[in-house]
Amino acid sequence: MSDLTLYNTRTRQKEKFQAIDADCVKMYVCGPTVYNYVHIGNARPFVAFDTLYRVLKALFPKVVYARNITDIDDKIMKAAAEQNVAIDEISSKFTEAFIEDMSALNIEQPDIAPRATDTIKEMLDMIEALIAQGHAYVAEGHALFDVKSMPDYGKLSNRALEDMLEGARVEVAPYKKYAGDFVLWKPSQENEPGWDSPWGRGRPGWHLECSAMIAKHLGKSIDIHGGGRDLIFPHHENELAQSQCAHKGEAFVNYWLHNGYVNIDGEKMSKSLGNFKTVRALLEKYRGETLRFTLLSAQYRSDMDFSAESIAQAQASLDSLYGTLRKYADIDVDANIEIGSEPAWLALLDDLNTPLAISELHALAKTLNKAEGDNLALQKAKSKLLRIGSLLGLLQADPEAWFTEAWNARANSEELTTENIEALIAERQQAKLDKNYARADEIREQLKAEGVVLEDAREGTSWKRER
RNA sequence: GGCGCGGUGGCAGAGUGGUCAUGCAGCGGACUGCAACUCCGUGUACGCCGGUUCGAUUCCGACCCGCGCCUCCA
Repeated sequence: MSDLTLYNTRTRQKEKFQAIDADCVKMYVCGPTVYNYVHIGNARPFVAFDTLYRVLKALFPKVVYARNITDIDDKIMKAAAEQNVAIDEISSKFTEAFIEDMSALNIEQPDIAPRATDTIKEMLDMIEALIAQGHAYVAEGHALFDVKSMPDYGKLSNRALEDMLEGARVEVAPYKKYAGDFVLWKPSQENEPGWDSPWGRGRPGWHLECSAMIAKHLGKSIDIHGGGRDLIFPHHENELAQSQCAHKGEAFVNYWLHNGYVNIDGEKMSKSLGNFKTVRALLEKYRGETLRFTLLSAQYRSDMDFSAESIAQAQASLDSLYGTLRKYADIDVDANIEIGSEPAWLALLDDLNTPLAISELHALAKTLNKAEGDNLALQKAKSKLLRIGSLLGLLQADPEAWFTEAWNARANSEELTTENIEALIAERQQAKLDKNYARADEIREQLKAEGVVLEDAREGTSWKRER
């Protein structure tokens, strides 16, 4: 089996992946802050790293994947205040929605999904350790990380401290010893959520929870840490600083992985542009698997454009692949098929080259379509197609259902039930036998107008819904 | 100002020092009662200018253009 290669932000190059412990690989990905529905840009890292999780599980006997839920944060507090509801109400509502959205995108549950509010004690312990070792200080109810106490600070994001401060857009709080210092703990007002601490009642700073959760659930050193590119600085830089300093310099993360942005119709998603696309809204119009395919159609590190056009292309590709699987529905599958030398597998091992892997899915489908009669070849190609598909989180649905199930609200709301469609198809079949082609064509046209396309074959007529 | 990313055919998107990406769309053909599916064929694509080279989209240098981060962010 070949080697997995990953682009490491820390070293700014592709590296061969070597696990700290080949018996148990540890991976952490920054999860959502649950104050709103996740948008398609949030979903990209979850899809990309879910794919990596699947590949890792194919390579190693055990993989522990943790993805947190940030359920205490000023954005949640703001949303709660605006809607005049309890903070828990916001965080539990959107946590639930998040889990549903992830499931719709065929994203597997991580092994651990820790919540920030369950990790407060570990955070406090970490702050105490940092203070004890001279890496943090207390000022006006805040605990702050002293970035000048860490010589390597800025190395992950490749920045010099002074350069960062020059472009700073935020005013420096007066209690900071140095402008670059960041908050570990901040005081809460009476009406704000808070926990008691040696420095007064307060709540954690943004970066601390990830450090504490990793230490608690995965250990001091982990193999892989992933997230969006925008997290490199300050979030991951600060996480790294906290963890490494709290653990006396022990290496924190070996491979830092970051995905590129999702743009909408060529523009960055932003609320002011009004082009914010939540997964939830997209799911009303498109299937989760189609959205997942769209996200995987570009390599995870590059920026990508998300548009009606790119979704339509994904849909067309999936229809083509499922069409092949439908055609060969009765061919047996060997679940243990060897794929070690398959181009698609090698593509995935090369820093998750999903677009290349997808092109190989098409090649396998073509092999299937051309292998007519050769049962062994059919079985092998289909098994490989499904196996590679499963690594990508694609093609695992029932092919017949893919085409016929009324998967969106529009199809559901119509009279066009599967029974009605099939009754019309039966009527058309009889019309054809009677050589009443006028009636047969009329039925075809009528169904087409309703978004149902018929495909005649020697074995009978199959059909699909187009919307 | 600092750091970084990218410009590939109509669109999306891989890749490579010299014969092929792939998908969608288009065109021609086979198949089909019609159609769809599928198959076969089909495109002077690599931002611009130099350099290295027998040969550059690929390596080197300059330039142009677009984008991101610099303490809210996937």
